[in-house]
Amino acid sequence: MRMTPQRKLIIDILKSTKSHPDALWIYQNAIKKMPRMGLGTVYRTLEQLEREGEIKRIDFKGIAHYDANVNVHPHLLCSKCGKIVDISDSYDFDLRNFDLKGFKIESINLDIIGICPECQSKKGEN
Amino acid sequence: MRMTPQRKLIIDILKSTKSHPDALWIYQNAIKKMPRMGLGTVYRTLEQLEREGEIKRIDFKGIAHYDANVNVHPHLLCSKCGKIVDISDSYDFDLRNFDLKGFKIESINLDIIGICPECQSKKGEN
DNA sequence: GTACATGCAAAATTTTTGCAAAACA
DNA sequence: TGTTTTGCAAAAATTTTGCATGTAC
Repeated sequence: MRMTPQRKLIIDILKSTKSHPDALWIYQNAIKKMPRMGLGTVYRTLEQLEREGEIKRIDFKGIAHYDANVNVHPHLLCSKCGKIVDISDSYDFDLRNFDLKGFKIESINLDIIGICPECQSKKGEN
Repeated sequence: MRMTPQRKLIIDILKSTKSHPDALWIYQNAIKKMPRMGLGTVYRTLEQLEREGEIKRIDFKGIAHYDANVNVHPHLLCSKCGKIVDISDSYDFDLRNFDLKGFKIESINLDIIGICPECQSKKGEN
């Protein structure tokens, strides 16, 4: 995989945010600097980066979000607004306690799902 | 929410399998017993059951899977074929170690992602 | 009768793909 | 030149929604 300007921009955008963005958000930010970039390029690049272990994918509410921090670390996810927040930068989850049934492990997602403070105060809107 | 025949059937199907099926699989099995059931009903019912805490949703590879076991328990997920396998029926994940940032916790997903033994032996196909 | 749930089809959303043109080695 | 990547548009896949009809209390 070549390091193209498109790929570099996508990595930069992901590394510069802690918001765990989805492909559309990355695309919308990317075209501010490269107006002709296509959404397909964003999807293809994110998929490649994930396969290479450069970034981590978080599936939530039917949308793929991406994280430049590939350490194992737990996330808080809001089931109302879909927001994803880091709890810490790393967490030691000891796989030796488990029977991994022959799986070759690639990554671990620790997702703690709940309602964020903002959505708790907006109760009337539901 | 009323306990309709459709809802009962969907719960029965989900409780009778350990395969963590998606909406389409549940629908295809449901119409064997209720041929006129609509896919929309399956989606609506699964969403309601999840909101009520009766079942658990697992987002993986862009598809929503469902689990009748609502205990916190880790899953093995195959990044090639999408298969989801239980490691154990329950696991004590102690939230007291974390700063939950005001989130009201609803559920926890422990997802261990890797390549299953079957897909490891099918290397040529990629 | 009223309120809620369903079936069906259409629409919306997210993601993938085909292909010609462009960029790079 | 040959290979890889991009942009663009179309298509695919999954999920949601509107609405008329049906069902239950």
